[in-house]
Amino acid sequence: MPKPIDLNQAVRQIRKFSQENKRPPSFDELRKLFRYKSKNAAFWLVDKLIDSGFLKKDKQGKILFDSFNGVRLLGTVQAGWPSPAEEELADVMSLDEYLIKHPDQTFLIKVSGDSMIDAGIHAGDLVLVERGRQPKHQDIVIAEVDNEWTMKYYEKNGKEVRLVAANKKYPPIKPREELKIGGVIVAVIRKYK
Amino acid sequence: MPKPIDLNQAVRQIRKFSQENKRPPSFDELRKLFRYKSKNAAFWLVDKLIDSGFLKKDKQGKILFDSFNGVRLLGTVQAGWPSPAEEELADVMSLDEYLIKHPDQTFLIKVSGDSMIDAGIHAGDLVLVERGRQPKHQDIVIAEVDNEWTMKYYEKNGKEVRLVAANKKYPPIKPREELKIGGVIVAVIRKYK
DNA sequence: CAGTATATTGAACGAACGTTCAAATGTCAA
DNA sequence: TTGACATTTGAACGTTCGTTCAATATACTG
Repeated sequence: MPKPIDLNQAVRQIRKFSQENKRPPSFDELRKLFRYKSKNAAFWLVDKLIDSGFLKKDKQGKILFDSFNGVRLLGTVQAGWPSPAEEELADVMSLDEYLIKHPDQTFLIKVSGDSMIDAGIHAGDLVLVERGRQPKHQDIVIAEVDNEWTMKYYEKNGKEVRLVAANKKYPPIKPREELKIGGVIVAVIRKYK
Repeated sequence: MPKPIDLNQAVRQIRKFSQENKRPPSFDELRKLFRYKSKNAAFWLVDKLIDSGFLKKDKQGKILFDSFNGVRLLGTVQAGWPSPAEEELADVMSLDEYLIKHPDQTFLIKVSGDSMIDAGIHAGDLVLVERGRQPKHQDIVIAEVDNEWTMKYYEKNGKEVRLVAANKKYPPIKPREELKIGGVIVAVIRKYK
C-alpha cells in the first residue's frame, strides 16, 4: 500500500485554509491544497477524515468544519508543556463559541474604575455582558446606581437585594426604588501587550 | 420607490445564517432567507451591502463575512447601556481573531495555584499562551522551575533575569542554569457560571 | 512473486454556483 | 397623473459544485 497519510496534518491544513478564507474549502480547492491531480482524491480524503470524526458534511455535501477558529486546549499550568503527541490530540476550541451563547444579547465592554478589583477585574479589562438575563445571587452585574453605571456583585437574601463592590472602598448599596440591571457578566478577558 | 430595506437587519440575518452553518450563505440561500422569488434580488442586496462596507466578496464571488463569529464591542462600563442606535453601529469583533495571532503556536491552559493572584489571575482561569516568543521585561511567562511549571513575571535588568511571582508568598527566583520558557501569556480568560 | 488493501487518477453526471440582462413592480415628489 | 427611482422578477449563461464509476498506481504481506 502507498504511504498512509497524516490525518492530523491534513486537518491542520484544512483549518488553515478555513481561517484564511473564512469558509471551508471546496473539493477542488482541497485538490490544489494537497496537490492532487484528481478531485476525487480529495473526496476520498474527506471521507476518511469524516470517518475519523475530524470533519462533517452538511446537507448539501459541503465540508463543515466545526471550529476552524480556535485554539488547542491543553491541561493545567502545572502539567507544563505537553509532548507533540499530546498537542496533536488536544481539542480545538473556539473562544467565541465557548464564551458567547447568545450573540445578539451579548456585548463586550471595557472596564473603567476599580470597583471589582478584589474579584480580579481590573481597569482596562474587557467584560462580556449578557443582557436580559435574570441575575442570580453572587453574579456580577452592570447596574445603574445614582445615575452612574458600575459593576457590582448582585446579592440576594430572601427578598432583599444588595449591590456589593469587590473593593472595600465602596460600601454596599441597597437600591431604594427600581434596580436597573444592564446585564450579567459572563466572562472577563484581559489581553496583554 | 418601494420601501427601503433595513441594511442592519439584513446583515444580522446573514450573520446568523453564517454562525449556524459555519459558512457564509450562497445567493440562492439568501433568496430563501429573505423570501425573494428571484435570486437576483439577493445579488442586488449583497451589492448594496458591499457598497455600504458590511460585506466583501472573495475572488470567486462568494460572500466573505469578515467576522460572523463575534460580539458587538461597546464603550465603557461607566458609559452604561447604549441606545439601540448605538448598538447597531457597534463594531463586531471575533474574540478568536482578536486574541489569537498565531493559532499554531497558541494554546489554552487552565491555571492552578495562586502564584499570580496579585496580577488578577486566579486558579481556574484560562490563559492563552503563545510559545516560541521571546519574552520581554514584565511579561508573564510559563517557566520550568525545579522541575515544576509555574506562571511568573519575567523580569530582565541588563543581563540578569528573574522570575517573580505576583504573590508575596513566593520569593523571586534567579535561574542558575538554563531557563526553560514554555510560552508567554498573551491573554487571560475567566468564564463565570 | 503474487495478492491485497490503500491510495490516486481521470472522466463524466446533474445540480448549484455567481453573474448578466431585460422587464416588471411598487412608491414617493412634482 | 406622470416621471423618476428603487426594488423585485424571471430567464439565461457558463462555471464550479458534490458525487459516482471504472481504472490504475503504490507498498506492504504471505
